[in-house]
Amino acid sequence: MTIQDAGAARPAGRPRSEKAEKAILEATLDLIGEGMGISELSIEAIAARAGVGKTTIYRRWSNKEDLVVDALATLKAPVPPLAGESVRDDLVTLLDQMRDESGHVRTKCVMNIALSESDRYPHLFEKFRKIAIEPRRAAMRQVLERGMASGELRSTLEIELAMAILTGTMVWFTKWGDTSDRGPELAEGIVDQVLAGIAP
Amino acid sequence: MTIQDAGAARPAGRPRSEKAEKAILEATLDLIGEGMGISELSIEAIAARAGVGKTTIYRRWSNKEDLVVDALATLKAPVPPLAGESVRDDLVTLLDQMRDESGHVRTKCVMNIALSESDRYPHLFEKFRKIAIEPRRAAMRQVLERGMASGELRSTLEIELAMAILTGTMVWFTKWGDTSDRGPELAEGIVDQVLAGIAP
DNA sequence: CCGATACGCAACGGTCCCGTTTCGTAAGGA
DNA sequence: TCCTTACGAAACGGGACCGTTGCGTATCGG
Repeated sequence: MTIQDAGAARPAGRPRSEKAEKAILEATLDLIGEGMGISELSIEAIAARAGVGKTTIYRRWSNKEDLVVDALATLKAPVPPLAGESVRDDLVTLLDQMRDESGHVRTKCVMNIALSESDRYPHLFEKFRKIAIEPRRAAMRQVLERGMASGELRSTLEIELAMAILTGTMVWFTKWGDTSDRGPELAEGIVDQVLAGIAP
Repeated sequence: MTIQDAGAARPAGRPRSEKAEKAILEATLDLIGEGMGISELSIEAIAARAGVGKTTIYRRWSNKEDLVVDALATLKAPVPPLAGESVRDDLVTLLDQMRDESGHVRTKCVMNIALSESDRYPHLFEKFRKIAIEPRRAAMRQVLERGMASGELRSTLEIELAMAILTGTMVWFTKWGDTSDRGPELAEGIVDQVLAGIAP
């Protein structure tokens, strides 16, 4: 206090390694992406994968859940740019992005957590929903509302239901669908079918 | 061989306790239904829950996966009786059964396995798909085909896609949907929306 | 240079579960 | 009765992680 107290307010001693921190979060996401459940995730395994001592992890996070939360927080939800001309095309873009990402390791993190551990780690899931789910939901909701205003969609549409149909269907396909029909035309097929309905 | 070899061909010694076997399978399903993942499931915990010695389990199953397979095999997929008059009503019946079951413990077994461990235990998942998924799929497929023949549905309908839409949407709702709209009318809402399409 | 803190590493005692073995007892057939 | 197998319970040595501690070294501010 006598000398200076500039914004940084750096504590004495060697500063924590940002590289180590990054490696830890990276390793955590990698292990989750490889199909490891949260409960099987061990600090020792993370430390080994990150090339880091266990101490370095415990110094930063007091428990596993906090670490996983921070790791998930580094995941962005890259909502694709939407042309904004046709509601149908924008929906296809949104769904196709889901399909496209379903092959990525990081997306598997997301899916594994969301699908399996949502009720066992509610706090974690809540955090995760905010950063990964809500942005996409908001984008889709906006498109649907635009469609209702423009007349491209029924004005009486229940938005929540429509979102569940579109999202649920794509998730179902990426998880259990035949791998052969995973092309970009899958999103088109879903959207067109949902738009038109299956009744004649 | 010298004496008799009747159908039973009972081996010498005390016969295995059917009660113990049942208790083991029951305990296994209970633990899974309580949210325990396959990998966290321990033989010791199963034995304790079933009130049985570990020996009794190891005598019957050489590994955990075999035990879980047998446990899942005891789960029926009770396809509800379908009125068979209206395709729309039959689809509602099928979906509503999914919603109704989603609260049961045994159904949570099913969901937990299917959602989280499908790629980590493919052999197990395959067995499980046969006994729990396929019967429902077959029933729904039959209804859809009937609808296409009767003209209640488009004759050009892609059946796989339609099934994914209906099933995926209901699964999505049971897992993440607002609990307030979980009434029996949810199935009606989904089916009607999918039938009519969301476009005007 | 000095004090403080972080680093990677190795080791600790403790807990949980593994799969096996041993025990005394129970329940069938010959 | 005798033989065989199954039973529940307890104990075994072994392995994986836990969260903590101590070590020698590295990196900051003063």
